[in-house]
Amino acid sequence: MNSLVVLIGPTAVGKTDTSLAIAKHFGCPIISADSRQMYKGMEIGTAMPGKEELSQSRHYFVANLSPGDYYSAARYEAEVLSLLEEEFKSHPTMLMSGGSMMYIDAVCKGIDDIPTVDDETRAMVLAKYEKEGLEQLAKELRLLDPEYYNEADIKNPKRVMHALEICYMTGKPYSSFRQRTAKERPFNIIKVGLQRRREELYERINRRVDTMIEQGLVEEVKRFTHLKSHNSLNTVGYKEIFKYLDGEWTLDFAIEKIKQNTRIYSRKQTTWYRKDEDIKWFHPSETEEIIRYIESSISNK
RNA sequence: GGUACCUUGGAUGAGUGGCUUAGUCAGCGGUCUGCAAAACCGUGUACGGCGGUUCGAAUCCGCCAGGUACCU
Repeated sequence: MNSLVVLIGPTAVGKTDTSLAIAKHFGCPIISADSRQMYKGMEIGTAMPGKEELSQSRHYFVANLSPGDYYSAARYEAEVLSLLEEEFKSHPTMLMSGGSMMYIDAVCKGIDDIPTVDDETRAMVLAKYEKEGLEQLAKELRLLDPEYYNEADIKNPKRVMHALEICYMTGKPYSSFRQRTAKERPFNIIKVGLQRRREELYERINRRVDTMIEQGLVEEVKRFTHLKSHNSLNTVGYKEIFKYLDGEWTLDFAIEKIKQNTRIYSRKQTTWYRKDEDIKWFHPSETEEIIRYIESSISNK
């Protein structure tokens, strides 16, 4: 059976180098699972693999979107699945690498088949939220979908709005679409996690942010001023520089906040990893061991 | 040397006698099925020191220490 190796790890842990080593060993392309490196022009702020690295292996889902494009985990699932089907013909072992856990879970476990919300409904619900407030939306959700209302994170505007969008658009309760069962995949999944001691990771984060500034992060962000409100730019490294450009923060303060928010982000990622018991953990320096582990996992299946 | 003001949890900052000791940020923990590097949730008994007044003080009084401003 074919195998998909999934390389996971918090931001700045060193996934790129390890992914190149694995890809080289198996002679396979790399499927990036990073929700921000997908956007063109955000090379510096998202620590996208550089030209040199990109030339070593074929990379998918890197700089393939514009920051204004709509995207979602469900689309990612569908696109990766069809790509895998194609690639497995010539590469029995494939590699996916990245830190966006929702995207990774979408590929590994699947996402329920919920209709994509059209632009009109999206705009309508957003306007309603801005005009009437979260509580009013929650009230409506309680009427339209009491089941979801009872289990949902009712204080989270994004969740409430999405549920309502589905209710309005389909005329059916959001919960009726939620199967919440993991899908079977026609390939093995081998999860490899990269981790470092927290202080070590934080040092790397701090250093990486300084490097980004030296490389011209401020200039990169400036080019996106007109797209500031898009979610793709609501990202660590960009939102802080926007505050600097707006004169709200000094550059030094913005840099400190980027470091801090990146640290927070790395912790959030770690929280997600904790509940996934399928991940086998390594230090990034253990390339040999990682490859040996993957080899043995493949032959055992 | 004199006068005035200030001193609250890692940071900031309310609270001027009791009604469980605000809030924000960070830190730490968590949620996660459609923009997820997003969004949201949980978690902190601190009041400069000593003594006094009082049934009761972070809150009033005195002294001490540290700080700020002005005066000689």
